[in-house]
Amino acid sequence: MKPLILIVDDEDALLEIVRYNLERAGFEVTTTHDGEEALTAIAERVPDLVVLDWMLPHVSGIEVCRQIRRLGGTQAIPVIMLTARSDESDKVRALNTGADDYLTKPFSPGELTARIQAVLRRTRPALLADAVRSGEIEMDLSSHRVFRGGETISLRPVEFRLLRILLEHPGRVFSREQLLDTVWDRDAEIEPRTVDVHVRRLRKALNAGGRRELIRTVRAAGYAFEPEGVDEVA
Amino acid sequence: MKPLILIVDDEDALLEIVRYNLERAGFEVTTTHDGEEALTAIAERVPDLVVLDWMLPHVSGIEVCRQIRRLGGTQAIPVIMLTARSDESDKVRALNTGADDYLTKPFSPGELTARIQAVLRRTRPALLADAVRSGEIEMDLSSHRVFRGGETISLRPVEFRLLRILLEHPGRVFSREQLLDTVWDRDAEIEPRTVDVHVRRLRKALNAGGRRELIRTVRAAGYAFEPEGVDEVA
DNA sequence: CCGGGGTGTAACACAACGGTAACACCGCTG
DNA sequence: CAGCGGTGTTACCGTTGTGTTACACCCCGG
Repeated sequence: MKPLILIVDDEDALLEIVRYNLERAGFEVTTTHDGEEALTAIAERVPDLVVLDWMLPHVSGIEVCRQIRRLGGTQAIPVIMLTARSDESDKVRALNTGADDYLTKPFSPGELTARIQAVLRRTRPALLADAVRSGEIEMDLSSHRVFRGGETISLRPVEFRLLRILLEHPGRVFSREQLLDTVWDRDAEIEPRTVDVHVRRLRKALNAGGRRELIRTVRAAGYAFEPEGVDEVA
Repeated sequence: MKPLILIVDDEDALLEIVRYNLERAGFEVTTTHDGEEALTAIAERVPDLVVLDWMLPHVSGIEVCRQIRRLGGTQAIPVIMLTARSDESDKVRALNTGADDYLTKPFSPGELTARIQAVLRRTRPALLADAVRSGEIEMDLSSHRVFRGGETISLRPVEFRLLRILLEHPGRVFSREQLLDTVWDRDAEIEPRTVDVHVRRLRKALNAGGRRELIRTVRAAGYAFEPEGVDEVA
């Protein structure tokens, strides 16, 4: 389950850039344009972290932050504030209000991602301890590293995502279409046979040095990850 | 224990097509024509997933989605939205409202089925617990494996589908024509005798090692699966 | 006990499917 | 702008699966 981040800002452009980057970094993202919407959104589904613009229409960021701290069940939500200027007094006020961190505009999307991860690591380490493991394969999602029995395996981005899907459901057979849907962008129109090619590349990387095959081909059905290795001989 | 799907759309034609396909895919289906009916239906019996048209009379799809998310006991129901155009902003809004996936009209029934399964797999894996069992035979549909008394049986695609049909209705006799209709593509023109050949191949695989026959031949009628084995002597 | 529809079986041709390598392209970076 | 790594597509090939057919066999009724 991806951590859910709520971004509150009145600039659509900023929202979209940030959304794009956070989703790429493995977060789920909701956005609202002002403080009221934000509180409604929080009431509907409590996010794991809130990014709040300081200057908001109707209700100020600070006020929203206070509300969050006051409501039941939401006091513990980490908040990161976005301020327009690097004024020291703003920083102090932000942190006094209960914000966990702050960032001055303009900032790079990567910077925000980094701060979010830092805050979450401090407050909810479990959320980021993103590792998938099955059999002798271990994937560390945050550092994007893959190990087979301790040894590092280097994978390209597509192979990484592909392995992740397979690994998350050991034994389950995925059709090429399912894989295209989950590993690739929806509405990306890719040839089903392309999946084969990536499976091959993934296998090549995983089995380097003549190790046991871990990906089972199911004729006319698809591919599956087998933690214990694929039966070779009949 | 079929998963219950609620479809909300004002077009009867669409409802019927979708219903037909979903029922064939093993779902139970309820339909309503507008948002109010939908909420009533949900109150009466909570479905496992809702498919919502974006444009509905009286209450919009988005609003229905919000209501669902607000009510007690229904927040977790996955929702798939149907939108008329492939407008990016609609997609964003749909997902923001709490939809789990979306589909742009027109779509093929198979596409919807696939998305429903994908969403359920993600949110309620247990619902799709794909296993068919009868007597000493067990088929795990998700991993595409077949066991007889614990031992793995390897089957080819056609044999797999054939066994599945027989297994799902133990004791029932299927004519060659029925089997051709269900196991093969609808408009595939196959010789009825071909069924015999596949039954033989299936038997051979199932009975490897001199085990009891499980498929009964009914003269002038067809074949049936017998969980307890076929009586050899009269 | 003979005959005929119905089924079991093996053999064969070919169609389908997946593995693989080669290539073109694209976006980056130096 | 050349080089490079990553990605998607395609074509080829071997393997495996599938449909058809021919023939043997069996059961059952005349």
